[in-house]
Amino acid sequence: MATGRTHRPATRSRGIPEATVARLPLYLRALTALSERSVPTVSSEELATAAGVNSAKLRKDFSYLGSYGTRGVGYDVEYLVYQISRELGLTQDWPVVIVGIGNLGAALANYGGFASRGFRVAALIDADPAMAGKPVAGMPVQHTDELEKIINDNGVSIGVIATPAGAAQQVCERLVAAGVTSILNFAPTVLSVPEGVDVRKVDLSIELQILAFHEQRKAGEDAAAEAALPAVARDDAAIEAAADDVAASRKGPDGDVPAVMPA
Amino acid sequence: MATGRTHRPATRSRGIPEATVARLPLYLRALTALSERSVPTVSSEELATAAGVNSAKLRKDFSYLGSYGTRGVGYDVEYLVYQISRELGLTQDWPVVIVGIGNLGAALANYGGFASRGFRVAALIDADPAMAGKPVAGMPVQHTDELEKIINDNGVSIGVIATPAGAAQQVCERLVAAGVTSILNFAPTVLSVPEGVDVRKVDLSIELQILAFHEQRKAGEDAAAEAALPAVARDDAAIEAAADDVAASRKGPDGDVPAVMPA
DNA sequence: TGCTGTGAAACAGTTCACAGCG
DNA sequence: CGCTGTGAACTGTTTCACAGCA
Repeated sequence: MATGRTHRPATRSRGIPEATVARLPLYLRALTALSERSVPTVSSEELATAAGVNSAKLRKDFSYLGSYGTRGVGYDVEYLVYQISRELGLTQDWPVVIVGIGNLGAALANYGGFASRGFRVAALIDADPAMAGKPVAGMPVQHTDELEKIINDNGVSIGVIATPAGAAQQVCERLVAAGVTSILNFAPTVLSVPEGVDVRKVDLSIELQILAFHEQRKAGEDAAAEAALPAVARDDAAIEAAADDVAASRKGPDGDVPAVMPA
Repeated sequence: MATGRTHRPATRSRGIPEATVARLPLYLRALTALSERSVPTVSSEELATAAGVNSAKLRKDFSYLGSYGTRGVGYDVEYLVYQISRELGLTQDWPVVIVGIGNLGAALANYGGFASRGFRVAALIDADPAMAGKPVAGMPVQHTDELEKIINDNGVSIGVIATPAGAAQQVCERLVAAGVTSILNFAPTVLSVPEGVDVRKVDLSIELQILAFHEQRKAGEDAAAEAALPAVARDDAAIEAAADDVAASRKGPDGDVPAVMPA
């Protein structure tokens, strides 16, 4: 996912699978909603539906945390909220800095969900001197020169990069050098970081491309179904059967690139 | 990931694994950069480094697309760009609508990478009548009332939801009813969609929580390493050996919750 | 009885390691 | 010789199905 070690190294630490960790926030959100409606207990089935997963997966996930349910009844909402929060480290306060206060950075700064769960925006940082001092989300933007000082003074260990792609790696290095060990990267670049630093990336354009892939496939299937075209390149049966031929014939360093589309 | 079917159903279509699809955009970006620098060929090793993956994985990924490389040489950059673009469906034009033109929606509208690869913002839609007509990213915001008409007139099949959480499900339903079959959801909600509609979600708060989890763990490890505590729960050997005991002892609806950290 | 917790099976994804081609 | 392409081993994840507890 990222350049360095995104997932924990060999160590495997304590045995909560990464896939489970990625779902805990989902459960937490659903539980928080239930908690606000003062629902006392919830079954794996109900909670799973609310979180958009299936109940077996949810139960398995929870089993990694311990046995927090009651057979024949379900889970105590408040108790689970606490346990998951603790597991995720949300019972403590995480100061974060946002670097790059353009459209996106401003959007992030204004994002409410940020503050809600243990995260606190410690500073907004931008390289543009004209931005310095300007208030965004009720907070003055600070200049990049202050970066190291800010990180240190606030004990920041999580940084959010919302700069243009060109600046991201450099900002990343300064963050890491200053002591940041977790980075959320919104810039469309692969960041390279030293061992021990976690990077997660959020990339709009990648998400769209994945959707386009599936969308194209749907269109292909529809066409095949409706028009009953003969041997479209996406046709399953044809591909399966001719896999080797395709592999062989598809070769060629340039010349024989199919006109535009496999027609 | 989403409520409905995020991954394709049983069909499995043609055999490109989902994990591979998710990496194709990464390769494409790296290749595009090489292409701009007029690099003619690239080895799996080089390209893998640029994309932030390992070379075996990259070769395996490409093997699903066909045999596009030359042994002893590497891959032809232009040719691969074309093949991956085609595979992702980026050789065609994808009109998208963005619904919810707040901070985030505006950021997305202004995001350049959007337009670059086959995606075209067909319309910006917002429920606030005061927004209607206001230009954002050189484009007038249109009112939600127009949603169905816009989708239809432009043949939009991909929608981006950047509304507040409360409005997301409703917007989603209108999009789907109007013919949208792929949705990129930025609202912190689980969307439920009918069979056949793909949803991908981007959720800042979830990403931060995952980082916090790892961050917390690091802090725990540091403490363990520095203080050289005896039988830390993080010790691999101990875990492996006592896995069952741990599972058993972890029980208890409240009382014996370990103090603060696995110490 | 109704639910959780969990082994065991099935599946998906990654890594290894090397055969084979240019 | 250097690199791709890929079976085979492995690791991680999901699903199944049911034993066992409240």
